[in-house]
Amino acid sequence: MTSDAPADPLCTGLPSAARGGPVSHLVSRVARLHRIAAGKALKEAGLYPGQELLMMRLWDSGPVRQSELIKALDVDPSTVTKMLQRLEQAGHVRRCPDPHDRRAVLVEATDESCALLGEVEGAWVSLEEHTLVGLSGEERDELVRLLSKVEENLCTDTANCPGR
Amino acid sequence: MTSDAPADPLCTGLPSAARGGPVSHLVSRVARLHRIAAGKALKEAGLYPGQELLMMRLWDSGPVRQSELIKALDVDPSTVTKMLQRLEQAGHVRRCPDPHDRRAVLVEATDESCALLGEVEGAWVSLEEHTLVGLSGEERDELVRLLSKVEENLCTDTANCPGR
DNA sequence: GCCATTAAGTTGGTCGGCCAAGTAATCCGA
DNA sequence: TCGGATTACTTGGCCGACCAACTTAATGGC
Repeated sequence: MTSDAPADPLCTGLPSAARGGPVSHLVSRVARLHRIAAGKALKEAGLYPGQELLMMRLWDSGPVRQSELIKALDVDPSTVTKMLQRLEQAGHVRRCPDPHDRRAVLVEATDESCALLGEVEGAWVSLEEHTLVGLSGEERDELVRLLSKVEENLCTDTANCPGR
Repeated sequence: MTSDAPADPLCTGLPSAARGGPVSHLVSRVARLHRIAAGKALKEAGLYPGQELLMMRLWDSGPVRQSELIKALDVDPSTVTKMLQRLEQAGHVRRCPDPHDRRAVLVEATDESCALLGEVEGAWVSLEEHTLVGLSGEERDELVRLLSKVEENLCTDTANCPGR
């Protein structure tokens, strides 16, 4: 406290206008922290958070059309395009035109990338564990249940969900 | 996997390498959907998701140093710099040098921006409600409790949390 | 008083992610 | 058969968010 009282600093809790949305606030915050943690866990695999999910799909499926990937990840097509460009340049992914449909592109994980599978899997396990430290089995189940409900709610927004 | 069979498309569930991290998967997904919903809710206020939290702090506190804002939002300084540049250009924010410390910058919400307060507050309330449709009061409390625990876990990562 | 430290912001670059708009190929109905 | 949907991507632009490196200003020990 100095001379002329420099105005109360920002209170450490929620901003008052956010009082009406404590869960929203938590979701943003948790998501950001989680992403940072994911980034650290994936760093040594040479992947950025987000890319691992794309690679996982690829590892599961083998060569697949880009449109399938887009549907599975449920993200914007342009996002996938750009991610793939980077992943290709990094040597994690190979792309070639689909002979049966000249519009389409077939995507495939490279052999080298497959070596990362175990590493990434491990990163996810430890990320998950780190996220859930101190939560009992029931609590974890409950969290999954509640988040799934929330997911469903957010899906039925103004119609922008995958298959549903 | 048969030779020429069109290959099973990506299964609709979790990628197998992500089985070890169901919560992580849900967190990413929920966060993204939530952000999209927030974007829609904030659109007519002329704000992008993320900016509203900064503005809320500003509306709460009055003129404040940028460093306080950084601490309160717990976000990278450069992120705040860029957000403020955009918010300033949009007329939501005013910045001036701190007379007491020539390194520092004082930030303040403009009068026009204050007109948005109610709108943003409402957007948050309806976003929250939309997020939590179908959850009972107890479930909501439980979700907050569990997410708070997760938040704390993710904070104690490799030391990168606000005050704690 | 002076110089090394630390604090406060900024710049530049990278990523995921969105949207809007555009191109190219396939499909489908008249 | 032919021309209007529809599908499949791509490009460009913008935003939040991170990190690394840099400048400028205040501080603290000697």
